[in-house]
Amino acid sequence: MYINVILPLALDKTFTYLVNEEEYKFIVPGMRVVVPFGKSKHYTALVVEKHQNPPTLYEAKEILQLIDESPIVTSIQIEHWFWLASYYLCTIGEVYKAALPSGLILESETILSANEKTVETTNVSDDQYLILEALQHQTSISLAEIEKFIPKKKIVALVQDLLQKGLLQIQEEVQEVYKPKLVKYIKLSNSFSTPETLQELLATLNKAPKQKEAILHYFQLQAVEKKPISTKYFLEKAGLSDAVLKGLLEKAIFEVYYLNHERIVFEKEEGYEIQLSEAQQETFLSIREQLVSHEVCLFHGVTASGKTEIYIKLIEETINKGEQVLLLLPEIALTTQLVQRLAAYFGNQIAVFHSKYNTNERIEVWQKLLKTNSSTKIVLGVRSALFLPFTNLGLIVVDEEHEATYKQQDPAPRYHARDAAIVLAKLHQAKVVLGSATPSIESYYNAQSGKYGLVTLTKRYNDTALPEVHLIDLKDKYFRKRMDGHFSDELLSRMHETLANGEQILLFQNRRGYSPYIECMTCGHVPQCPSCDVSLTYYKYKNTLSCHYCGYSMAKPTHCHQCHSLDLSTKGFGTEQVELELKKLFPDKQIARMDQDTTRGKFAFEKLLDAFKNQEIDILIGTQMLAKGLDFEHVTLVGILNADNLLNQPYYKAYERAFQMMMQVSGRAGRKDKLGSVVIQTYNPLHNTIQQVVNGNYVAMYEEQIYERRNFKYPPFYRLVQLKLRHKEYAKLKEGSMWLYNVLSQTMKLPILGPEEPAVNRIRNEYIRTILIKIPNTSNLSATKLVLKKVLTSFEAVPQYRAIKVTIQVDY
DNA sequence: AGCACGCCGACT
DNA sequence: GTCGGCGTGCTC
Repeated sequence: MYINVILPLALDKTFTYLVNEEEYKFIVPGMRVVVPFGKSKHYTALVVEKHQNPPTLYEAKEILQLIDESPIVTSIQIEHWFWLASYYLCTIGEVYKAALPSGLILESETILSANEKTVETTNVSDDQYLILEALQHQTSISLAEIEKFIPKKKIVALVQDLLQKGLLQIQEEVQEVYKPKLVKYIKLSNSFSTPETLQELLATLNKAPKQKEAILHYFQLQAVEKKPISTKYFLEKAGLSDAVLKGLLEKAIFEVYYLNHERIVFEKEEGYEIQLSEAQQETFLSIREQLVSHEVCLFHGVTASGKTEIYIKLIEETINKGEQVLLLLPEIALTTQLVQRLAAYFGNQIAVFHSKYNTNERIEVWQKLLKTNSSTKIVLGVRSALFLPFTNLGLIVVDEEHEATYKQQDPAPRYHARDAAIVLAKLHQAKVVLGSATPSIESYYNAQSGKYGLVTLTKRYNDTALPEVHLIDLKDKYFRKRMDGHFSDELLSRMHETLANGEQILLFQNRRGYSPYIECMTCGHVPQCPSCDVSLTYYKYKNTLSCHYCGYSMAKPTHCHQCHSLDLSTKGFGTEQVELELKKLFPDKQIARMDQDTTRGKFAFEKLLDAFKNQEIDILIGTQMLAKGLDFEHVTLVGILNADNLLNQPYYKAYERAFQMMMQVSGRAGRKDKLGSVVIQTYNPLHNTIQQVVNGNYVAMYEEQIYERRNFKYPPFYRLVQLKLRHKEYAKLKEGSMWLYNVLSQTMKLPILGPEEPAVNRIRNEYIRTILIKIPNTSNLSATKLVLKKVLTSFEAVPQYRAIKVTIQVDY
């Protein structure tokens, strides 16, 4: 008797293994087994099929061991994975590896370490004790090493058990473990819990009136809140200084303790009601109606229109039917507010699936969902949450569906979470709501053509007006000398006005560093990265030149390396330069910068956001990070310093992206009762896309872009498949890519572009070429993909070209 | 993907 | 005469 399994390797096939009758009876697809593979390796494989057809071409090996008592993967998931692999042209093994939390796929190389917090070693078997003992002498151990002293067959089960008991930990490549934010709380020391001791205490404090007052305040708060009292909240309410609390802590009257902020938020707030406005209620009803006749409904709601409340109502309705809900977000760390609101409403029915969660936490969510009558009904997560074992999904909400982060770029599977979600929903016969203030062209087209339902909400919540947009013509301003650095007189005067009102400013500049390159004024030489085809970005603060592609960095040269001239000049500008200019212009204001360089540390990002939210920062300057659904109450001015570099990208989605980016940052201005304004500085004030932003006219943008897409054969009329070829020898790559291009165009009879040298044609010493295949909607997609696969196989069969690495991006 | 096998150049 | 470079082919 045989089973077919998926291995966690980039291999396209399933593999057949031999099982005995007893195992055969027990095994259900979706269970994991440990199998030998190749000469010396063993892997955790997933059973997808069982049958009785002996393979003819080879002798099947026996499995080593069964891991699960019951399946940990559902049949719907397996079906979904196979769809992903075939659609996105990757191997089933790659999908399997990406789908399961790494802790569920133990392999020989998995490194284990002891959990330092535990010393308890009583209820473990002798063999398990041996493992723990080994870890007394070394900090970590791999499964392969354990094999040397414990029979192969038993290992995985033993280790799995130890992991479950929390005695072992898996060492992850990504060592950065997500630490939930800890909040400081205070409580009265236990020694004063009785009325008598308390009386006594108050009597002794007669000489310290402030401290006495603090204690009385504490009781008052406790009576009202019935919740832990955070230090910050306490001092704020009591109107007392740190010093008072410090005194009380020193006398051990109060004690400090810390709580994981996530856990508190998860508590349902009693009496937290959601009241939909009239416009919201109407929208909610039409979405519901659209979902009767459509699988997918696009919800186009302007920024700050209160999409969250509508989601909550939709979610509530679904879970009341006993079905599960998946809410996909582009990036959870950025949407804590949303998570908190949902948690306050739904309490512990919610599970969150973070990119920063470690394996153990991921496994926890996975297992929660597998339980038959689990309390978890709603999952909030990033794109990988799509792989969780849902059993009866009723609704998937994809928030900010236009976000590019939904498309996984680098390791395969290179999938788009929105599209994969729609397929998953179909398998569950569930409904999908796509929400965005600036929908992607593809989704809007699908809505226009009737494939999706469409619901539009144009009113902001509380009828707040949309911010007014002011365009600044940089050409004119420079000509008339009305510029101070990179700031026009108008932007500056608005900034002064905003700051005078005690409000905050967001500035947007889509470039990091001080300047994107430096140039010798004598010979025109521009320092380049030695291993990539890019100029080096100048960082004034660190006085270095760095490469944004490979991380190469060198000290800023004092003279030109080509002609020894001392006359070096910086060209262009980035966030660092803007920050320095701001510090000169507003010396008494707090200015901060948010980009990849300032948010590198563990919690730098959260800290910056918190500081800005608490109005400790007056002006925040940043890159596109700012555009992602953050909302701040006190921001009334948003400035885009140079809109042109958003527009001049060599990509067919450049204008769409520029529009979305500018609309999203603009949406940050003015919430609640404050009217916001947006200043856009540009050299092309008449550019269509900019005009569309000024008028907030999404439909105009859509119509212009859809016209272009139709004319130039781009999505949604054609599907794009991009092949990226890489090799360290320029000539070989050129030859190989030409070969591939020729064979493709001969066999496919489709528009094929290339082989093209991308704008950056060398990264980390590898040259790059791309070929773009355009597949019309009318032709058979899967047949075309099969042909493509065949051609690629024959490409690999050419000995000279075998070393050329090919990656495939579907729907690029 | 990972790994063993195998065939040619720089060293004891 | 051996160590080690990476080209080739296979893994149930």
